[in-house]
Amino acid sequence: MTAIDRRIQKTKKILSEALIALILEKGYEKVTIKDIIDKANVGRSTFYSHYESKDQLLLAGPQNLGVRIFGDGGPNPMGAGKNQALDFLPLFRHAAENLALSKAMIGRKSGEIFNGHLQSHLSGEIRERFQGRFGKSRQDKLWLRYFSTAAAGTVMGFLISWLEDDVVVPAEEMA
Amino acid sequence: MTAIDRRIQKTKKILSEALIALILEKGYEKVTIKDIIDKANVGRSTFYSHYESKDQLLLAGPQNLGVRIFGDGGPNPMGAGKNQALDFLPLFRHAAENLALSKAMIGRKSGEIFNGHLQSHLSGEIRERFQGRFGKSRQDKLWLRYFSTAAAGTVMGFLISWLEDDVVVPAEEMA
DNA sequence: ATTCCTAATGGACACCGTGTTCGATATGGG
DNA sequence: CCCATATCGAACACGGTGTCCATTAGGAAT
Repeated sequence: MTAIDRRIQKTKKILSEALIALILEKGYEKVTIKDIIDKANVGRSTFYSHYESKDQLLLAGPQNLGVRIFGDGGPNPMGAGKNQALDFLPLFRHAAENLALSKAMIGRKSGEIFNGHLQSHLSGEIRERFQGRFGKSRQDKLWLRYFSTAAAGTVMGFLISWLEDDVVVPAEEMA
Repeated sequence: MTAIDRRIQKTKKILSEALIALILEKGYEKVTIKDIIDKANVGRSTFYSHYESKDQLLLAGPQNLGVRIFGDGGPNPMGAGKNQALDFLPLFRHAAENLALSKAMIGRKSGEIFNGHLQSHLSGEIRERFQGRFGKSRQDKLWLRYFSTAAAGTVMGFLISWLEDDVVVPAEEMA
């Protein structure tokens, strides 16, 4: 039952950490692969033997970056169980706790990669919760899609402008 | 009185057109400066003597691309006058009319440059209309900001998912 | 402990896109 | 017509990406 080679685990971990550190330094956009492998003290070819790109490293999961920031698989990704009203408190709370990283990742200036990822994740999450309220017809399914991605857009909008300064209590934000 | 040199007008125009054509071919992201100048049949240095980058060409205005798609300065950027209820019909209608271009420009796969531009434009527009409904206090101004960017996010969300397929009548969409 | 397997190394390389420079050439404006 | 300047085009430096390969280091299995 040979577990996964420790060398692999080690370098993957160190690469992730290097990426996080670099994101905090200069923002995701400006991080280059050379930066990553330099900071991680890892050979170039080593990087490419694990990941194909910067983005893949970012979104590689689970347990990796993107996911680690706003839990995809945590016990409750965002509040309550399915088919419940949505509770975004955890999301905002989590963002507040990792303010620096969040600000570096989300918003206009940084890459759309993560924005897109978060958005589609939110959208899916929302769609799931609201399935019950829409019918089964082709039309209804369409509207469900529209509704969920629009709602995700709303949340993203709040999140972004809320991160740009950092003031009001997250609890209120959700109202 | 000396009008602007016709040579300049000519090359700027041809560059814009080349960019549009290329966006339709491969999407904004993948368009390279070489592509542009090749299609426009223009020297490399000529390009750089007018614009610093692809983005600048895209957003250069008024009269240029980004603006031309969803009018910034048109007679009514989106419905009615100030302090009126928002009417997004023109936006969706316009998007429908230039379906191909819109799809190439907006959404996850294409660059955030234009998305960001549209979003902040929408946000500003919305903020303007709703100023009256918020107080003057620091708090209220903050909420106005949150609200407007979230609302813009909503519209963007609708627009994006609506563009991905292309079915329902835009008029309904706005309800 | 020895052997086998595979990860990691690191340097060289080709490739591509960007942005700059400069002398030669054309083209429009006065 | 003449001058100013826009255009050309080719060369260049720069930086990031992704690949390759021979060599070395380090786990895993027996």
